[in-house]
Amino acid sequence: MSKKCKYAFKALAHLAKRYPDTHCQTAEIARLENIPRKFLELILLDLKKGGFVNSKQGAGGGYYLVKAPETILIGEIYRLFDGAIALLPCVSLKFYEKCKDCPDEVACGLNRVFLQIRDQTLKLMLQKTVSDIL
Amino acid sequence: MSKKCKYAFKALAHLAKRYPDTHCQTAEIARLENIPRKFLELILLDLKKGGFVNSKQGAGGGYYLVKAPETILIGEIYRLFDGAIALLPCVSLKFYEKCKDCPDEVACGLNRVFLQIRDQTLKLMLQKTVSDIL
DNA sequence: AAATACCCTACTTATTTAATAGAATTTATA
DNA sequence: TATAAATTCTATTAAATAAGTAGGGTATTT
Repeated sequence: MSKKCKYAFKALAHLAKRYPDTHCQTAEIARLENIPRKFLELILLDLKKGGFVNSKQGAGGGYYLVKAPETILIGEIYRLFDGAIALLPCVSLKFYEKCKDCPDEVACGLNRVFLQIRDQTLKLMLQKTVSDIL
Repeated sequence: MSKKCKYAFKALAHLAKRYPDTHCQTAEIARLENIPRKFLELILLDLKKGGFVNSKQGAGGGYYLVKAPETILIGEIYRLFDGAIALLPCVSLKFYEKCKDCPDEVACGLNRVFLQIRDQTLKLMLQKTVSDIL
């Protein structure tokens, strides 16, 4: 997992602790979670575009969760930042791509095995939520 | 998974079909499995260093499996080429690293969740073998 | 001796990652 | 209404990794 994605999880967990009452500023999250501030800004912006958080500009502004922590799935966030959950493009649900070197996907043994692994991982990732990382 | 790792699996599967009788040349594997030949050479060399295949030099030489296909674990090969199976260094068994931004690993919620995911994936990866991808 | 095939080191090119920089915009409040 | 605080946006950069390519060296067979 990329640092960006990990930082996103930490930021979400931070906001979840305040949910639904208060909002938090980038600088506060950056300091308490040990995340480079300007890098965190980009991440929070992505989370906003993804519809997970919202923000208030200006003095006393900040970020806050849009949805309850237990409704934000780990898998959704992972996909937003790191793309496919599957280890091979040809077994990916949301980022599917055909392998150029593989003539027949149905007969491909790699496909079969890594589909099982994806199924397993996906199930857990769509079952766990931000509230599980608090 | 990197292309290198995927090619390694395909090469092993190719060799497994011939096991234990004959050996295969790089050029043959490259052609039939659609892998760039010079790239495959490096991969087979890594597999040799890893103790999974052996080779015979000179005219009529080639590569062959050292171990039976059903004893070569998917996870071992994955680790050889792509390193950690875990999604976070702090939950990795063989490639463990402490997170610099995390003060207390035991209390870390991310650690907890991604340890579960690793356990699951690891179990399957050490259970499946090259014979499962034939 | 020649051809074949593995062995080894180095190089290249493109992409991604992990930031950093700086200015623009919005809002609260003194 | 000016100022400070905070998000928003665009661009740049340095380092690492991925995916190959190149070319010669070494061993073996015929």
